[in-house]
Amino acid sequence: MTTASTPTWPGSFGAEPRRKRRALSRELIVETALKIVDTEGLDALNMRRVAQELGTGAASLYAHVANKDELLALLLDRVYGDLDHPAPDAERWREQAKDFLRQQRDNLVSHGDLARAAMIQNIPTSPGALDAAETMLALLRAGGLPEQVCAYAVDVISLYVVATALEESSRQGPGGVPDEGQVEAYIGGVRSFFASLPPERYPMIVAMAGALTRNVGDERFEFGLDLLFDGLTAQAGRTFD
Amino acid sequence: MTTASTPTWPGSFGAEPRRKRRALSRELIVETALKIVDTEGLDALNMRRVAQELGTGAASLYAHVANKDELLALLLDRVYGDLDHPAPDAERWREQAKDFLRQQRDNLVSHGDLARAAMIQNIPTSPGALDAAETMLALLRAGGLPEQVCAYAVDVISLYVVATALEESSRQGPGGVPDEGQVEAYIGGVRSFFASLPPERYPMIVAMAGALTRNVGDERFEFGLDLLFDGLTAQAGRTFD
DNA sequence: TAGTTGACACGAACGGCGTTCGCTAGTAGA
DNA sequence: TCTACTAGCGAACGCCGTTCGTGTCAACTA
Repeated sequence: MTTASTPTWPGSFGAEPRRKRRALSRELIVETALKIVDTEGLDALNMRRVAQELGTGAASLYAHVANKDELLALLLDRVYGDLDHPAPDAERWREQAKDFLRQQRDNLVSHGDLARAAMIQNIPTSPGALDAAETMLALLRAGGLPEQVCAYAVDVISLYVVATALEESSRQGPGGVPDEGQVEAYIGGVRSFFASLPPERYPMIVAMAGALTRNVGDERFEFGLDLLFDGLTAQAGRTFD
Repeated sequence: MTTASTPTWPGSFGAEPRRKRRALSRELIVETALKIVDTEGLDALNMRRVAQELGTGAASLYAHVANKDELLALLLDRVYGDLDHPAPDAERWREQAKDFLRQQRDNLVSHGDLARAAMIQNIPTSPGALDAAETMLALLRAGGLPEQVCAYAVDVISLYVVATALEESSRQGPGGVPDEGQVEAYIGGVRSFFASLPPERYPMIVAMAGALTRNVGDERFEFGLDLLFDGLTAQAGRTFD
C-alpha cells in the first residue's frame, strides 16, 4: 500500500531558494542556544529547536557539539566567562568576594533558568567555572583563612549562589523580563498557601507565613551571604587533622 | 497491505496464566518507584519501568497518579515522612537541629540520587517537607533567634542539606551499595584533574588540589553545618526594616 | 442465581525527545 | 575540468510521558 503524500518537486520553485550553506560553528550554536534559554527557558532548549533557529536540521549540530550535555556545559562556560575577576586585596577581600558572588548570581539570573543546568553539573571542570573558583579561593586566602577552610567554604558558597539563582529564576517565569506583578503574584500565592495550613499541625509556618515569603529586593540573598561570611570568621582558627 | 505478525492465540496455553488483577494503589506505586530509584537511580525511573515491575502497563498508573511529577513529589514526601522529629529544647536546640539535618541528609543519600528531584522542587508543599520545615523553625525559634532570621535561615539550611546529599549521591554510583573503592577512585580522579591544571592560570586550585578533594567521612558536611550555625549566632541580634 | 453496571485496568498509539546513519552537495586542490 | 574530501542534512530509531477507547472483573440488584 502506497500512502498518498503531498506532491513535491525536487527542484526549486523560487520560494525557499535552498539556503546558502551557513558557516555553522560551536560559537554560533552556543550563542543561539543561549538566546533560546534567555527568551523561552531551559525546557524549551532542544537540539531541533536550536537547529531550526539556524535554518538547518538537528543532525548538523552534532558535527560541532558532542551531545546536549556538552552543549549545556558550553552554555554554562560561556556565562561564567562573562565575569569580572577582582585582584585580591587583603584589606577588603570580604566585600570583593561578596561583589564577585553578586555578579555570579546576576549573571545566572539574567539567563533564565540556566542555573538549573549548573545545579545538576556537580563539579566545575570548565575553564570559566574554574576561573571563578580560582578567584574565590584567592580571595578567601587573602583573608588569611586556613587552606582547608577555604577549600570547604568555596564549595558551600558557590552552591549557595547557584541555588539562590535557581530559586530566583523559578520565581520569574521562563520569559525574558521579570515582570514585577507576576513575581509578586507568585510570592503572594505561596504566602496564602502557608497561611491556610492547619495551625495545629504547622503553628510555626502559619505564624511566620509573612516572614517566610518576604522578598524585599535582594535582602534574602544578602542575608545568606552575611550568614556564610560571618560563619567563616568564626571558623578562621579551625585546624584539621 | 497486511503486515505478517507473529502468530498468537487469544486463549492461554498455560504459560502466563493471565495475571490476577492486582490491587494497584498509590502506595504500591510509590513503593515500587522508590525501589527502582534505590537500586538503579533516578534516571532509570520511568512510568513504563514502574508498570513493568507491577506486571501491568504504564497507562494503569495514571488512574492513581496524575503524572510523573506528582509521582516524584510523592516519592519525596514518602522519604521526608521517615524523619524523627525532636521536641525543641532551648538548652540544646543547636545539637538537636544538627542531628535533625544529619538525619535528613542520611535519608536522602540512602535513596540514590533522589536528592536531584528534591533540588528541582523549589518550594516544599508536601506534608512531609512541611513537617520538616516546621520542626526546623521550632528549633531555631527555641534558640531565641529573630523571626525573620529563622525564616531566611531555614531556607539556606535545607538548601545546603539537599545540595550536599546530591553531591554525595553523585559520588556514589547509581547502584545500591556505596562501594568504598569506587568513591575513592572518583575523588582521586578529580584530584589528579585539579593537580594537572596549568599552574600559571590556576595557582590556587593546583596548590590546593588535596584540600579541595579531601573527603574524610562527614567532615565536609559537618564543616558546612558549623559554618551555617556559627553564622547564625552572629546574626542573632539582626533586625529588619 | 442471573443480569447489570460502573470503576478499574490496559494495549496501542501519539507526539516529542536525543541521537545516528548514510546520502548529498558544495569546495578545494590537481 | 575532474576528483576527493568534508560538512550538511533528511529520515529514521528507540525511548520517553501521556491519552484514548476498549475490555474486564466484581459487587450490587432483582
